[in-house]
Amino acid sequence: MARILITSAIPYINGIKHLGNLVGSQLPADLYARYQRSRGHEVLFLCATDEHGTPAELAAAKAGQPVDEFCAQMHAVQKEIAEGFRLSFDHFGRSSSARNRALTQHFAGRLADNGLIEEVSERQVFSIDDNRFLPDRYITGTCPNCGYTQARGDQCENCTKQLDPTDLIDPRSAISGSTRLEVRETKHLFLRQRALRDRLEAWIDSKTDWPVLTTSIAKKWLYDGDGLQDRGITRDLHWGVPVMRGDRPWPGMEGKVFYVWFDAPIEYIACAAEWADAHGYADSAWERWWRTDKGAEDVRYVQFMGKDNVPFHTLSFPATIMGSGEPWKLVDYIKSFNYLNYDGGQFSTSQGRGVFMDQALQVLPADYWRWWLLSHAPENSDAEFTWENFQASVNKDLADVLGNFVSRVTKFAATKLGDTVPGGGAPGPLETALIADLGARVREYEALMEAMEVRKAAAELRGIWVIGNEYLQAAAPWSAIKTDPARAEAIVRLALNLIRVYAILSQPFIPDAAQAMLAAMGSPDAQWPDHIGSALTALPPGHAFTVPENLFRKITDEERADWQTRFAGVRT
RNA sequence: GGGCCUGUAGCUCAACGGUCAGAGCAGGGCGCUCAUAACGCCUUGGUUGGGGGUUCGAGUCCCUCCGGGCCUACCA
Repeated sequence: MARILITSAIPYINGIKHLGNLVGSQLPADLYARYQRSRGHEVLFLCATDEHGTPAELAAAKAGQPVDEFCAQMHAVQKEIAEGFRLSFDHFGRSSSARNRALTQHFAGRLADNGLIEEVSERQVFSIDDNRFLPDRYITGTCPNCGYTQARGDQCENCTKQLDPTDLIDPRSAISGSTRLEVRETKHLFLRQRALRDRLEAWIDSKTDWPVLTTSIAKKWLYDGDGLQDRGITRDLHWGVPVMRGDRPWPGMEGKVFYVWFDAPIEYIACAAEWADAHGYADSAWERWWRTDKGAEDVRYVQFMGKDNVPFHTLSFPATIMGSGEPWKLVDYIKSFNYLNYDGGQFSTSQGRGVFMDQALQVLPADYWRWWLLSHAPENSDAEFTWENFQASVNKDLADVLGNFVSRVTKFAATKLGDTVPGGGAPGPLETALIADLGARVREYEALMEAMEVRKAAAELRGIWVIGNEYLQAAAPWSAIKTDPARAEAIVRLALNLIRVYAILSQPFIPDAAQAMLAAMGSPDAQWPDHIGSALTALPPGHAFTVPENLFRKITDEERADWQTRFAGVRT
């Protein structure tokens, strides 16, 4: 039995995430976690909300709430939605937790002790009316290059020219519109990533099995221009982890907080501690997942994230861990995803474009979305969600291929042979062939799941469902029952067992339907079918089963058209 | 500007440099009647974005052009 630590990129707190966010990290992470658990491995699957930073402060202000209350409320909302999607986190933590505060300060102290922190004085724009320093992109003005009046302080979106906020003509705060801006001196801490560059490079180079998307982004940052840059890890904000050197004050840094991208990855560790706290476990319980000197040397750590998160997970966070000089677990595998687009454009949280997680669940149960999203995961390139494709895939794959299979088997069995597994007949050549075919396919499915080939695994699973229908067609119990009832009983016995096996195999993708199938088969036992032949005799003659409600309903053309219209515009 | 990814059948996607470029859906034909008008079998359909090159052999490697997307370090 292996021990597998799984983390999903932690969603930002400032709103409900859209389906693109979901499929890029939490959902495939859940797929993997569920699969590894069902294979009998010990899994710790962690996620949390990422709560610090300027956008959180602004979102709270907009909602008219203190930022801590806002975050607490949004955390609860995201937690509930995650449960709605059946995301099986062992713990859903908060980057604002006391555990993360202490760990973040601890890491900063260790880095400083090891000479990897540099204090740098910078000049930044301060908005007098907002009473805050403004990140470059929160300053707008007229582009000196093209005259565009809505240019941001980091880059003009119109002519794409890179800008410095002081380049802007008539600069103003993007938050309040105030023009009372001034440049002020401020001191910040920088993580000396340059000093760790060679170690990071060697480490990245050793990861030859990582997805191209992951390593190419990492190498771009390692080699681009002057190479890896030192990174500021503090900000002049009110909401965040206060800058401390371990448990001691940091002279000159009073009133400042750590940069959200410094504390957010540390939450992966802190979340494990939160998990232990929530269950009343000792520190050793979480340390055996994270400290290689305390039992984590045999842990395999896998991270899931969208491509925009890759630099922080391949460079910044590893630099933090390496630089600490302490035996923390480094990630073993990074599965990264491209973006999911929505009907010809991008999903957009800020513009409210696309389908958001709460809306999705109002329209259809989790399994429908899980199946479509995972079977179309943007692994090799950006993918696109359209309602036509969603309707076609869900109706065909779930309702027709799987749902109808369960329906036709259970209804035939119950109607013709009673409400228990029939005992007559014996397996023949068709059954032998099915078992051989299924066995080979399950082994392939296992290999794809192990490799996190999400789309291919979904296709293989679908193929596994299909052979059930092929078998029924060939065996034709509806004919056999007229001439050779014992033969029909043998067919039905196998088909009912097939439903149970399908439930187990399908559970990572569609957990609710899988549960319904197991319940209908009266089978609390969900042992992975290591041996197909014996797995297909798990339900013995005389075992009671029930006919379940249809597992999946079809999406009608009217519904599709309605949803298309409803989600075409901007979220209100 | 630089970097990376991407372009394959009407649609969504596969194909360690090596049979005739495959699969699902959609389309066409046949079969079945247990089932959610579901299922099964057969089948139409591609000058692999254009052009050049390397190679015994290129969807795959190189050059170039065209199109789409992402990143570019102070949003997270």
